[in-house]
This record gives sequence, structure tokens and C-alpha cells, in this order.
Amino acid sequence: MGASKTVHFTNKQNQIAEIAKAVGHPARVAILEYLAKVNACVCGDIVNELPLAQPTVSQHLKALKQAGLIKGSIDGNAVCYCIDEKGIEQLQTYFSKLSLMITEQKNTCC
Amino acid sequence: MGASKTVHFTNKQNQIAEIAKAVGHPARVAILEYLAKVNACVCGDIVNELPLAQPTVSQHLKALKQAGLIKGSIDGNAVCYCIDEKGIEQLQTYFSKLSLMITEQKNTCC
DNA sequence: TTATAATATTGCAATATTACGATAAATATT
DNA sequence: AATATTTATCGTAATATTGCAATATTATAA
Repeated sequence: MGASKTVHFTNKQNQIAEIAKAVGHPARVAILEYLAKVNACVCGDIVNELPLAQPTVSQHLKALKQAGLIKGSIDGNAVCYCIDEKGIEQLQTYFSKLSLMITEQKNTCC
Repeated sequence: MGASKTVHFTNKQNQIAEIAKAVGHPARVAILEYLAKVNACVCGDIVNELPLAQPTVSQHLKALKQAGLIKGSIDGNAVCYCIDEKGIEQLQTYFSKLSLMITEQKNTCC
């Protein structure tokens, strides 16, 4: 088939997968890092920061936005982007829970 | 093209993207959750836990293993799987750093 | 109004992923 | 040895992603 069978999984599982998937590309990781580094809203210069064509960057920004990892606001004919902490927090909380569940583990077989 | 241009990004960026990508599918999220829940090495019954065919599950397990998120060890004619905490830790550390970088932020534009 | 600039969308080619039936490989059981 | 059980791999079809040129859109500037 090729299509992932999201129907069979919980909303939470699909949600986490969706956010993680958005992080699952080096260009989008680079965008997140850049936005975190400049520590501010950034208008316009994200395209110049990446070794990719403008439409490609625009696509990646869209993906990050849809996943709730970045926010964008229009400023004249430019668009300002910054990190949406909620998305990062969701992943952090999720992995913390997962981590907690396994810390007491004393598995010797693996 | 379709191929992601990993060459242009740092090793760290590619590494994080690779791990996140592995989490980027609900079936693999479900596998991680199951392994965390049972809190032990699990032999064999992962296939029964998922609404997917055995070869598909095997493929997902391989993806998680390659990303360093789970470990597997042979036990007779079965294989035992459990979470590899290193993978989870890497993501946690990374997002914590990212989170730290942006907590002082007082952006009002987004 | 007519450029100019910044970003988004469309269309398309190349590649990757997902899913599964069929089959292989390896060990366990009879 | 023959059979059953468990997991992995192969082959393949359906779908998704990635990347970019061309173009559209929107707002500013001249």
C-alpha cells in the first residue's frame, strides 16, 4: 500500500508520530536550531541560512508549522518565524514519560 | 529529486533527524510504548500487539533498531526486544538543549 | 500604476516509505 | 529426519516525500 494505517492507532500515537516526523529531516532540524540560536523571531533570512531552494525551504517551514513546532506571523511582505514551544514540550513530556517507564527496568536479556 | 540532501547538514543534525524519523510513524510509537509498558524484554508477541502483518512489523522493528531506539537479542528461535535507552536519551537531551535556548525568549511578534 | 521583493503554490521527476504475500532461514519439537 | 514455529528478507504495488523551476500571491516602493 504505502499509506500508513493511522486508523489503527490512538490519537496520541498519531500525534506524537506526526511531530516526530516533522523533526525527521535534517533541513527541518537545522531550521529549528537556527530559530533557537537566534533566540528571536526571524523574518526572511531562513532561506539564506539553508543550502536549499526557496520553494523547498517554504515547504519545510509549512511542515514544521503544521506539526506545531514553529509559528509564523506576517510582517509586511515578509513572514516572521519562531519556535512554538508547545510542540517541543509535547515531545519532551512524551519522552520523559517513556523514560520514566523504563528507568526501573533491570532487563538482562537485551 | 526526492532524496534528502544529508550532505549539506551536520552529523548531529542528520543523527537527530534519523532518530526522530524512526519515531515518526504511529506503529513504531506503539511499539516503543508497548516495550516501555511491559517494562521488560519481549519475545515474539509484538506482532500480535499490532494491527499489521508480520513482515511489516519486522520492518518497523528493523527501523527502530537501526535508529538505536530498541535492542534485540536472539533467544532460541525467537527474538527478544527491549527499549534502548540511549536513543530516547539522545532525543531528550537534544530537545532539552533546544528548550533551554528558547526559554529566555520574549518574542512578541509570533 | 508599475515595478520590486518576499513568500507560497503548482507541477513534476526522482526517490523513499509503507504494507503485505511469498518465501527463506534458523531453531525447536515430534 | 520431518514438521512446526518464529523472524527476516524479497518482490512488488500503492502512496508519500523531497527538491526545484515556473508561476502565483501579497505587500512594499518608486
